[in-house]
Amino acid sequence: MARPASTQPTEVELRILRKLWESGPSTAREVHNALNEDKGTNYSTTVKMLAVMFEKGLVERDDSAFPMTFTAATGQEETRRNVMSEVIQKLYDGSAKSLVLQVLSSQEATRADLDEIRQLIEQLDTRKRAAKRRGP
Amino acid sequence: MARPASTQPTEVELRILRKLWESGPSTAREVHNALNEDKGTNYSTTVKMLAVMFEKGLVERDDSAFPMTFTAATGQEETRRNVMSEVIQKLYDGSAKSLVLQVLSSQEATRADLDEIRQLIEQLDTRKRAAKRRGP
DNA sequence: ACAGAGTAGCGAAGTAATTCGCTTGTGCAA
DNA sequence: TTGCACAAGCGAATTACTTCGCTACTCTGT
Repeated sequence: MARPASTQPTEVELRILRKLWESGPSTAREVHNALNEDKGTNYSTTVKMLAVMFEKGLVERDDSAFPMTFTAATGQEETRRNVMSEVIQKLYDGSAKSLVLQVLSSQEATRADLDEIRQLIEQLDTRKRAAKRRGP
Repeated sequence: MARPASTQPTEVELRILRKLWESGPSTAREVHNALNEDKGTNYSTTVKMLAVMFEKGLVERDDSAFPMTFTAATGQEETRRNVMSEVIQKLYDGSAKSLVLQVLSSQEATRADLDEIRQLIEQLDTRKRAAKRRGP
């Protein structure tokens, strides 16, 4: 009778990861300061969080340095892919297309944004066409 | 010393909502059967979940019927928008564009999918152009 | 070498989410 | 109308997540 551990980083974990992605190796204090701009948590809390995340394998630790420094164990790209792939399953029945269509129509996007996206689509499309010609 | 309640539907809640979106008003038994194809939870659990969700306002209840039926309180569209807007904030620094670009390049999309997306972009683009002409 | 300031670790508390056993209620069929 | 099968509700147990108080440790400057 319980709750299964989440497969994705939690709320606070994600905030910490963001700081680490942005700044690279950081001390607990640095992470804490970054967090504390939003929330008003205690330094102990940050340290504990980092410890927990270390046990989970979410961050790496260099304790040869003093104060020791932490790094994200998985890159931002990979984490984004993981999270998105779960969201797509859970919320869009596995259809990335549905998600993209919905986000595009409900979120603000500038002309420039749309252009960029259009360009990417061209690229993907061309690549697909080429693949098709090479082999069925 | 605590954890704030999540603003978004949780794992199990989402599964239940999906069933309700798909089938409309359903009895606890129906919801349970749908859930049980994936997980092997007890009927009591489903009933409890529905009760909790009812208190949270996530589902509505018609108890004039017997057995009583449940409906999702918020539509699928709205829920998707909410969740996505949070994901975009937490994971993509508020940039819907980044998200779309990433999903398009990392998830499978068929030519047809890309076409559909391209069309939507044309539409949005045209609309924006028109708006611009009407007034700065 | 010592004091002061900041670092690291531990254990416990408190809330949320998920699960179920057990009790009570309801409707139908014999 | 009595009993059976299923519906609904309650409270408690269990795990995950987040938070912190307190203790012990490490540097640095005097």
